[in-house]
Amino acid sequence: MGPDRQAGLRPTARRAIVDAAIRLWAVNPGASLSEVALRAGVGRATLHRHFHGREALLDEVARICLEEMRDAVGDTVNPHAGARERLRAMFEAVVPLGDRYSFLHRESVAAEDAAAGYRAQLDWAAGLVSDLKAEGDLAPDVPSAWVVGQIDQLVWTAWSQVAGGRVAAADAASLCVRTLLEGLGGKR
Amino acid sequence: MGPDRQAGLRPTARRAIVDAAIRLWAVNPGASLSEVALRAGVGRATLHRHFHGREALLDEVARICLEEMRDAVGDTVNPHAGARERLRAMFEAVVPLGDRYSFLHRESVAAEDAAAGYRAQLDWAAGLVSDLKAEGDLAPDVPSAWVVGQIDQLVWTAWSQVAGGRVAAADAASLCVRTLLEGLGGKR
DNA sequence: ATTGTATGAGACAACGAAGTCTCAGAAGGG
DNA sequence: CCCTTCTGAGACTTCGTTGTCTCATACAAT
Repeated sequence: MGPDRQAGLRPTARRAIVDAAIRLWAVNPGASLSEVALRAGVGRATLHRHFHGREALLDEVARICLEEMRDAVGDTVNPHAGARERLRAMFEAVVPLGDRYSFLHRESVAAEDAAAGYRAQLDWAAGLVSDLKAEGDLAPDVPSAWVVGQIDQLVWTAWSQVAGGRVAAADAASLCVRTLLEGLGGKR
Repeated sequence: MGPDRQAGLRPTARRAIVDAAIRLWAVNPGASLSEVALRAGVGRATLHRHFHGREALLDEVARICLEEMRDAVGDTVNPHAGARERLRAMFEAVVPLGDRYSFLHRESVAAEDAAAGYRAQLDWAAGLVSDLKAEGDLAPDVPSAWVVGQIDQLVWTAWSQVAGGRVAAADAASLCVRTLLEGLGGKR
């Protein structure tokens, strides 16, 4: 479906390349295509057969990341649940995909469909924030942009803390919700 | 002072280069040395006269950023004040230096003195967190690493929100403290 | 077994960035 | 005013990455 999809090329190599790029670029955004190919266990020429250039790979990676995040959220979040529970479920779904996430933050993606997907994600978050306010879970005087920014950063922070072994994966989502809504203050 | 300091070279050009690098690399970490020189209003050769290479400039920039942040904190934070007030003053001092901050987050700096300065900053934050817990401003069951991570991210988030005009500069520090300690929940 | 076809490895050219050098000119101190 | 020294501009080399191409090989399907 991607713009670079060529009938006949084995899909396994393509997936391996994308996965390697995600993991590699999440840590080192400047990593070369040689490194990506090496990490993917694939020849450098094969990478160029599947993707016409760095930017094409970047766009495809962004597209896949957005798709995975959308699917993860769709599978985990019950749209009929309360806003607070939806928030928690969203963290649950998205935190393990932190590498996908960090990536989308840094790169400005040129491809139009990827940009549209990104806007859709932001809209979803904005809607959740508005529901949280409506249900009294969120103070109405806080700028919504600030809340959305906090949610964004919480995902990334949580992922790196979990990846660094400083926080248990099972605790991450609740810790995110607590941090966002109740804060970390002493008087509970 | 800096390892590249050469007696006789005009210091104004050196400063201009460092400032340009900070502002440029805060937005685009991959910007070339030509772009840095251009932004600094300085010839490309002059840049190489002052710094032996990209890494040398990077180290110097990191050194200066740490120094400026240390000074800003030292000027603004009253060490005898309560932990909560110190936290607020720290945000007040550091948020305007968000570009310095973002920089230190991304780059792994090779220079030893810069790395030591970075560790010192983290230690200072860790001490503040421990004081916050001791004074009952912070829940003792929250992992300290999580709190430090949140403080880190808050500075960066606040700076970008202020820079983007979505939050007033005067509100940023209080918003940070409130977000961290009380959270953004509805029941205050 | 045979016939596509994708793949890996290597050679190759193109390109941009990094780094060095030279020289004429501007800036600053005496 | 003069002399020293730094600066800017450009030419040049070096280097890593990117992108293309070829060919022998491995693999899958029939």
